[in-house]
Amino acid sequence: MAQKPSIPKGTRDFSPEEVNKRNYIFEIIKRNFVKYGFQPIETPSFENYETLMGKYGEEGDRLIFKILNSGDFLSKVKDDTFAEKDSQKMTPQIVEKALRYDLTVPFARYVVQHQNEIEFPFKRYQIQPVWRADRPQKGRFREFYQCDADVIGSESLWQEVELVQLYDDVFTDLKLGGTSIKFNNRKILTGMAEVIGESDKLIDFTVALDKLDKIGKDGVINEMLSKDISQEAIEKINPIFDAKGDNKAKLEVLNTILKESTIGQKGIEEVQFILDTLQEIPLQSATLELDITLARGLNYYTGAIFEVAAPENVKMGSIGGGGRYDDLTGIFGLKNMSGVGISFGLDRIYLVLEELGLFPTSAEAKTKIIFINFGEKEALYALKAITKLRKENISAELYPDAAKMKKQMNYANKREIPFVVLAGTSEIEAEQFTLKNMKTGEQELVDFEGLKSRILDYV
RNA sequence: GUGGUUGUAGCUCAGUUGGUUAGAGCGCCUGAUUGUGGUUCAGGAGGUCGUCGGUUCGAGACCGAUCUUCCACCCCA
Repeated sequence: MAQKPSIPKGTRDFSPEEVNKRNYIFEIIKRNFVKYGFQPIETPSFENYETLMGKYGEEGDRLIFKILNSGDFLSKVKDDTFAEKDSQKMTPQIVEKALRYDLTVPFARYVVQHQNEIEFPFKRYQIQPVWRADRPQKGRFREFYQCDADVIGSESLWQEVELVQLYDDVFTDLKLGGTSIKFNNRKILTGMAEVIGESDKLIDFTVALDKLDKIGKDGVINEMLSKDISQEAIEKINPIFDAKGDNKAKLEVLNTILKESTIGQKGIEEVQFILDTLQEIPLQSATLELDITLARGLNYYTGAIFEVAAPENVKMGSIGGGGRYDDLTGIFGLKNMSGVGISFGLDRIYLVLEELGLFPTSAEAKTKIIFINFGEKEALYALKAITKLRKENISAELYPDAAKMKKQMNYANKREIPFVVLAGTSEIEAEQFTLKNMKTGEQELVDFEGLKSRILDYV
């Protein structure tokens, strides 16, 4: 090899084994999406630059992969822009497409564009890769899959309840116990900012608050101070730093702090509703935890916010997230469309399942039987049997070349194919097959029905 | 975007203060065994030491740049 080929930073190739395991997760998620009445859509991998920019905050804009225009794009740049050598200023003049950053904004665009064909409330699911120009690290890639389910066109809180159930159903099916669905409400955070008189610094406030369990109370206070949030303001919400215990205890703290805030009270009501309902219909394997410091960066959320934490013994960022956004389609010109949705981070779920050894062996769909190729006549005899086996939905193969026996056996062994058929002149004459069980090494002479039943018994 | 870290055979890794022809295990290929794999034995192939440049009589080793790996920050699935 002159030069070893490679793939871009933060991207991966997937081996057959890995794809099988990924499909296992995809299928469980998809099955549950369908079970809850969501319908699939797909959108292009790249959107117009303008569609994506400004929807994810400043940080998000930086992480969007931009696609350079085709042709002699530099000649179209204005001379003064060119002379300035300012990449940010030049970008809009040389870029008009970008890879999608998530599935929610493309979905909003889709809804606006197809509003006349859509029956609202519209429940859609979407499983596609997204791209971020981030620096890779544990559980973080530049290309990864999101599995989203959103409902748009209804303000009903029953949707929030159902989405929590959906999370629980998926993690239960994956046998992934111990996940924690953390939730909060943006109205509560807005209320807090309002009560302390720092409404204009809502984003800075929530971003700092979100780090409580990571950098501690002092760390959060320092960050807030550095963002010009006053000492008195921080004092006022001091109780939330120490709010511990169950959901009920936390709600009490909130009730005290947000007494004066209409929006804050609304948030508490919403949280209360979700908690009360799920008290009546308990979850199976996940726990629902009110986390009053949970903020999430995306600034389009307006109501409920969700984030799913992997089981405690696994070091991994969130494996899912979501929330309510009252005005996502507003930026594309469709007002009064409230939506709520959740997302599963497939690649992180994969890492968690791998670490905990939770992939079933059946996640590896394999060939069950392979026929040794002894030559033209024998191969035809074999292929006739294989054709019939495949009609029975049994994965069967013919070794394509009349290679040495040793080589063919070796191939079967390496591929972990459980049965090998040897059918030469004598078997053909007797309309039989020599079936070898690769695990035990035993061989027996059987007819076609015998072949079929041995394999079906094995599975 | 900031800081650190990694790169030697297909894989996992040795390689002494800079000194002949860069090693091991596993894997791979061939044969023992032309209708029997996984075990055993014998033999064999495979490396511009990530890349480019510099220091030196001499660089896998030292220096610089760059790419890549992993990790932390920022942010996030």
